[in-house]
Amino acid sequence: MEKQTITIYDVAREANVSMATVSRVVNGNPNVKPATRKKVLDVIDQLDYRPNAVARGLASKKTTTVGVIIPDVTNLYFSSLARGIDDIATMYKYNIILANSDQNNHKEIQVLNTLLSKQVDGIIYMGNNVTEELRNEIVRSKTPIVLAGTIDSDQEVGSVNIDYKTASKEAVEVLIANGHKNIAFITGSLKNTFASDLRLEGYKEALELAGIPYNEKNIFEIPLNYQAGETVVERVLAANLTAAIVTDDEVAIGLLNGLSDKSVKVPDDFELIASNNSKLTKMSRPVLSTIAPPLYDIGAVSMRLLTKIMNKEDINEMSITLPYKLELRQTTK
Amino acid sequence: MEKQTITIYDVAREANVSMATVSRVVNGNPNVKPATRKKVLDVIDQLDYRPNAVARGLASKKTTTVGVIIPDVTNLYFSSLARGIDDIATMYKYNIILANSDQNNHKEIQVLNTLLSKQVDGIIYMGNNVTEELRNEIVRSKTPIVLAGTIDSDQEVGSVNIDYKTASKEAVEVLIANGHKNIAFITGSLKNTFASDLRLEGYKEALELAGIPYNEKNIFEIPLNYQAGETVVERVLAANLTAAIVTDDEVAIGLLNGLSDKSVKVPDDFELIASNNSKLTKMSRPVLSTIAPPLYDIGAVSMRLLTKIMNKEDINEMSITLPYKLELRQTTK
DNA sequence: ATGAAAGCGCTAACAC
DNA sequence: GTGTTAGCGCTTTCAT
Repeated sequence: MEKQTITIYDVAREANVSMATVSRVVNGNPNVKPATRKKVLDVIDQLDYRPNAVARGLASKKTTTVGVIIPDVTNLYFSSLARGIDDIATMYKYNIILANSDQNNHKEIQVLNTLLSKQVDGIIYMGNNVTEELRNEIVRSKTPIVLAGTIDSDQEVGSVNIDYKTASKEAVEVLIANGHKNIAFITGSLKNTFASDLRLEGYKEALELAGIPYNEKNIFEIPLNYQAGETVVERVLAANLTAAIVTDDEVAIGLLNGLSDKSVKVPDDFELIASNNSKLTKMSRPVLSTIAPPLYDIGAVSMRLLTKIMNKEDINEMSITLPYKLELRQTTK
Repeated sequence: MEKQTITIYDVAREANVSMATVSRVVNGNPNVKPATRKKVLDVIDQLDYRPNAVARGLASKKTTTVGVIIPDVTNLYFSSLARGIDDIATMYKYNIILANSDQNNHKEIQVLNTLLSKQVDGIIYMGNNVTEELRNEIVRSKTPIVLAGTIDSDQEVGSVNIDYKTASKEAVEVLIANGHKNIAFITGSLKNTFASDLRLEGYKEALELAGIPYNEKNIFEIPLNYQAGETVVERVLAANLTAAIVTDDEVAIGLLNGLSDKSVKVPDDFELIASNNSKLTKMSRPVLSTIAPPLYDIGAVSMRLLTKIMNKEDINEMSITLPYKLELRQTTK
């Protein structure tokens, strides 16, 4: 015996109405007499009818699902955004197709294409940078998109961020105010890392304002993982640096632990500031000082913005900048 | 000008073949003459045709998407599984609809229903326990499901786990061997926490084998988050306990940090073992000893199992038990 | 307030 | 090897 799917047609027959009427009650269309509505609802209940979203999607050209491109779910920065995205999506009756991209341009294109073929109503992209090719594909598809925690020069597409440059500048200023002149800037590859150029600008600006010469040797481009943070310690120490601003939380914890392994006292002998305020930053000893972007909100606001675009609502500003905080905890004096 | 979607029909017309032929080449059906295949492929390229997966789903009754119910993407234990799931899903050309459930039974049912209405080909469930209601819904839907890192009494449904009981027992035995008699068992609510009963059994068994009387006061049911771990320290210390096995990594780090805040030396004065080996466990000082389930693999194998079920392949064993390790690092002697 | 009918873009017999 | 045709389950005019 095969699974016998019951359709809107079955409901219509049992309730002695037309498919159209059933469709109306299922979709909450007010143009139905309360009595018939009840009758239909009863039959739906009795038959245990469940609307087929695929058929609906084909007929209406709306799937109520959005695609989410994420570098890696396992990265707390991105998963925090993803949580905000999903919550708001759920609130607006959307589902999320999540796809890991590993920041790999090829995978991104591929993922984008399968999302488009699945007829997602919109896309939220998280990643470091939108390549030319990706942008073209997106534009051509005419599918609404918003970049969550991702900077793009194109002001036409939606995006939600904080002011990375100023945040970075302020963080460095704290370090300078605490007496440091030799401050490391630790990031992933400057070419491919999310907002690293803006952050670097902020770093430079702070130095300049303080009259401290910029030294390229103080910039460390390393892989963005915990291990790399632990490892870079030696180079940082060898360069006689006494403070650091770190663009990634895992790296920051790695650095912190590496420092303590070498008996360097934080914050007495070395100060550092992380950049994302993922929950990791609260799990170290000493507790990490950090720039604190509203992670969940960046995701939530992104999704909200996307719903507006999908609804063709008027939008004042496509590039939203959310406020951040500077959480000075125990890795700064 | 509206977005003019290009359909299989357009391609057929331009290539002077029938829709069926286009469908064949799109689906890699071998019954097409190479020459016509090329012709069709050229037209597809030229027209930039993209198959509509929704239409295909309606016609074929397969959506090549699976639903993934996750308590919280932001939890590294689950997101690690999710990563394994997505990778294998991608490998088998499936996409993932991810939905956060917050372990909330009501949300779970709701999520399950929307997944079913979206006609997912299968479901992967992560969570603490499958409630009666949830199980009924699942069974009724006849949609293939597998439980990833989730125990269920029902041996009919697919599931992938490690032997939590034995793992727990072995971990406790290590603690006992190191001279401890007063060992805390720290978990979430015993009623609702994933495998906590099995783990507790293992704990009891180890004590019994060592002739150590079981004391209910040594069981701590606390919320599963970092903060709760930090907080429980006081109670643990007050109870004169000298070691702990902790079912959650965040809690374990919290405990460890709380201990160090009270100047309790780990592992000299206190030993502890975490249970999940999420990447958190490597980020503490001292580095956490832990039971090490193959997180990624649990996800990957779950998805692989699901593909088999969806394909109606023969399956020897629905309940898969994967091997684990015991990683004794720095929080044990 | 309700119904009839066309069609969304594709797959899957079946025929040739 | 290729074409014809009938749906898949629903939404959406357009009538009434």
